[in-house]
Amino acid sequence: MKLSARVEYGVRAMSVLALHDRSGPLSLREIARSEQISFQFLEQIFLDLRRAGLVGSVRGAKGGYYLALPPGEINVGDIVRALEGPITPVDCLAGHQGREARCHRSEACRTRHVWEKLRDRINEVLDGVYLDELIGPAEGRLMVRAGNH
Amino acid sequence: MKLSARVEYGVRAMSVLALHDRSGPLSLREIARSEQISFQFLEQIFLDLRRAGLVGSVRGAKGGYYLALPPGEINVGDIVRALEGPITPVDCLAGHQGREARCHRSEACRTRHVWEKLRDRINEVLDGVYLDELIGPAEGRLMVRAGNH
DNA sequence: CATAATCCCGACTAGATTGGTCGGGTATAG
DNA sequence: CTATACCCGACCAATCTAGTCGGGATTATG
Repeated sequence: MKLSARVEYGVRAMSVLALHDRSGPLSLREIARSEQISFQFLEQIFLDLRRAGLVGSVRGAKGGYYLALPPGEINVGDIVRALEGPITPVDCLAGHQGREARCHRSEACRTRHVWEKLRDRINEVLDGVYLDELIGPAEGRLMVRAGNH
Repeated sequence: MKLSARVEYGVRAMSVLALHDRSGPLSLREIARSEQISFQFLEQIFLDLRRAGLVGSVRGAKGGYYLALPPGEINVGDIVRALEGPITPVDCLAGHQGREARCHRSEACRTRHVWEKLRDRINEVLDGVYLDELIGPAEGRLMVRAGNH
C-alpha cells in the first residue's frame, strides 16, 4: 500500500511548476536542484507527465516545462495515474471498466466489495486535491473541493 | 498503490475461517485447496496472523487455525497491518506517530497533507469492514459500521 | 555559424521486493 | 508408532524500483 518515489517526486515537481505558473517554462535542472531529486530520474518522470498531457515542454536553451492546464484543473490523482497507471489496490479489479478481469472464483468475490470501496475512496481523495490547493495560500489547510464528506 | 498477494490471500483465508467459526480448527491444507492458494505460502501468512494475535492454532493431527476473536471484532485493516505493517502511502509519513520521520525539506510538507489524508481514508475503509460483513448474509451489501459518511 | 542549454529517449544496472519453494523441525490424535 | 498438522529458517527466480548512461534533436544567444 505504497506510492512510488516517482509519484512523490512527480507531485512535488508539479507543485513547483504550479508555484511559477505563467512565468515561462522551468528547466528540470532547476526543479531537481530545488527539490533534491535526481535530475535524470526526474527527466523520465516528466516524459510520462508530458505524454499524459499534464505538462508542455519547450526545447532548447531557456526551455523547460510548464503546466498544460491551470493549477486549479490538475489534481493529484491525474499525476498518480500518469506515473503509475490506473489506481487499483488489487489486480482482480484491474479489468477494463465493467468486465471482470479474471475473478473466476466466487470466493474471491466475497472480498471484492472491500477492494472496490477502497479503490473508490483512494481515487476520491487523490482526485479531490488540486495543485492550487497544494501551493497556497501559505499555511493554508487543504479544502475538499467536491465537498464529499 | 497495490496490496500484496499476501494480503489478498490473507483476507480470503480469514473469511473462510469466519465462515466456519466455532466449528473447531481448520487446517491450512483445506483452506489452501478451497481458495486455490499455495499451501506453503499460506503457512507463512498464517505465522504472521498468529503472531499478530488474529488467529489461534492447534498443533498435531486434527489441528488447524481458528479465529482468535469473533468475526465481528476482526476487520480488514487488522489483517493488512498484520501482513504488511503499518498502512502508509509514503515513507515520509512512517515516523512513529507524531515525530516526523525525516521530512527535512519544508518543500515536501506542501504535499504532506495529501498523503496524511490519503492514509487516514485508507485506514478508515479498511478498519470499517469486519469479517462478519464479508461473509454474510449471502449477497448482502457491505454496511459501513461507523457510519462515517 | 558555434556553442551551450535543454528536452528526448532507449538501454542498462544494482539492489530490494514478491511470491513462492524446500527441508526439516515439533506436537498430538488415533 | 505413524500420520497429520503447525512451526520456522533458508533459499530462489522473477519482477520492480530507483536510478544511471550515452547519445540525439532543438533552440537561444553571441
